[in-house]
Amino acid sequence: MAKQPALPTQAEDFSAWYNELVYKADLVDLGPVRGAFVIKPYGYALWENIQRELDAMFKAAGHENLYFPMLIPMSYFQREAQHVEGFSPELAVVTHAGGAELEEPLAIRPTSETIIGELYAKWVQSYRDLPLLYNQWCNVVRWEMRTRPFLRTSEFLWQEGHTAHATEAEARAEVRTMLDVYARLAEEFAAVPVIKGEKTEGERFAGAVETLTIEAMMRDGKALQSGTSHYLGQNFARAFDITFNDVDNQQAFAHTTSWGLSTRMIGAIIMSHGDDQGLILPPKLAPHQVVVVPMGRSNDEEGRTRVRAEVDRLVAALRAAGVRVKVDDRDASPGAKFYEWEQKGVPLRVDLGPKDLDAGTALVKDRLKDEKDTVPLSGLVDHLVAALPDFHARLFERARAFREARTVEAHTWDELVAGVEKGFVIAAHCGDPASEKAIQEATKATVRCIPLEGVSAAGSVCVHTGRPSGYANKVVFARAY
RNA sequence: CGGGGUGUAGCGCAGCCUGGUAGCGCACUUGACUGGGGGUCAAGUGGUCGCAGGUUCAAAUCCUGUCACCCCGACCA
Repeated sequence: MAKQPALPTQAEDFSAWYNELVYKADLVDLGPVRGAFVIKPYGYALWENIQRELDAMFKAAGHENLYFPMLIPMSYFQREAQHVEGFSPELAVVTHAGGAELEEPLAIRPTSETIIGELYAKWVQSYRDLPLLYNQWCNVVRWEMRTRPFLRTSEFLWQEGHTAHATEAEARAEVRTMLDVYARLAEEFAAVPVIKGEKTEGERFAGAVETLTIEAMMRDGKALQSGTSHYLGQNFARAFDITFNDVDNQQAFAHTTSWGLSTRMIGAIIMSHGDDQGLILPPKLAPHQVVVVPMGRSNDEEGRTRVRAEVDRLVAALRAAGVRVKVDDRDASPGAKFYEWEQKGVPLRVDLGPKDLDAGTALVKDRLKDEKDTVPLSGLVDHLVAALPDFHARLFERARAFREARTVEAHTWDELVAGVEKGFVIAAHCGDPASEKAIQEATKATVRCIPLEGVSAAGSVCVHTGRPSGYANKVVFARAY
């Protein structure tokens, strides 16, 4: 096998690096329809692992899964003014079915607030029916102008949680709780450090009163919104008549929330950790945590047999220890396998051949290190089991340090302009949407969020208008995906 | 929706200007040698040149139309 053309480097063209890597690492393939990508097994396995971890956290927080239909009567979108304005441009609509034109066109869900609102109205009569704490795993379709694998696709997979509560305080608490769940998934599983914050008015979800977000920094310094949690107030309750009798037999509108995390998280993982050699996957979500490459010459049947026996023992022990391990026993050259698994971002690789057996050791290659470690066979399983959480910690710290190094606090306009070229800028802002827009036009950067735990803006003036800060904390400016 | 580009083997491309047997690299198949960082040699498989018209003795190539996709912007998880 000859050398493949190298991946473009991140430094020369980050975008090309990403676009080529998702194909080379076998995560996706192009579908026949624009912007609709096939998620291949290696990419889908990542999603399955994300699903498994998130789903467990949802359930631990008291939620149940259910499923709503994908087709939504068009008229439902008209009921909430902000919502229809936000979503109608990107709706895909079914106008024909069963060989005839439909009386009312059906939208393919871009998100399910409307159809769920309609049904929640039916399910809620009394305060005793609340809260409703439901989630669904599904696909949605948004006809975006421009698409990129995982980051923005015509159809994507996600989960959408929809809850209804008797009080505002309870609903707002739910929104925070679920944001924390997303932050945990990002940091403790994906090793992606995130900033938790609130969206400004202009960046809010269509129809929401408050939108909370987790924002991560990609390796080109740009921000990626990786999960959102919305307090919808009583907007959708009013639009869909979700009312109930409270303890005092007074009729009241419910307070609803919605929160979603999509396959975009896979893009966040790729762009937070990947390097010029390819992917680097976080061990807790990686389809294969350890790949074993057996060595041995084809004419050395005895050596191969010994290696195979040792590999079988190793794999059994690792599986018993809960490690996801794959043996690459394909008939290909070892070098080709090394490059492939490195590009696919497998955290740890074990090379094992007759020479190693004679020495009683194995070679362990760590995706974050340049050199291989020689590890005694007797302690190999323990070494690998311990190396995985350590790998996670180093990966997270690497991403955190990268973000810190590219985050500056700006006190002047010039500092803001210079800062967003490299990464995040912390600065005070007056909160005027017109100023936000002007900043975007001048710098291509937007307010990513007002951090929940951030730098106090008390006494600070807006970096753009010089007016007093409109928020308690300084905001995060960045260019975004 | 604006700007740019591309449709030729599974992938990446050349050929088109100047019409005349459809080519190269990788991948794939078979065999031998090889095997600790993208192996070598040899022999092979695979194409209605995006689609529809037109010009011509003859079209991947020229003309007209059309469709699709990709990339860069504005909009969005």
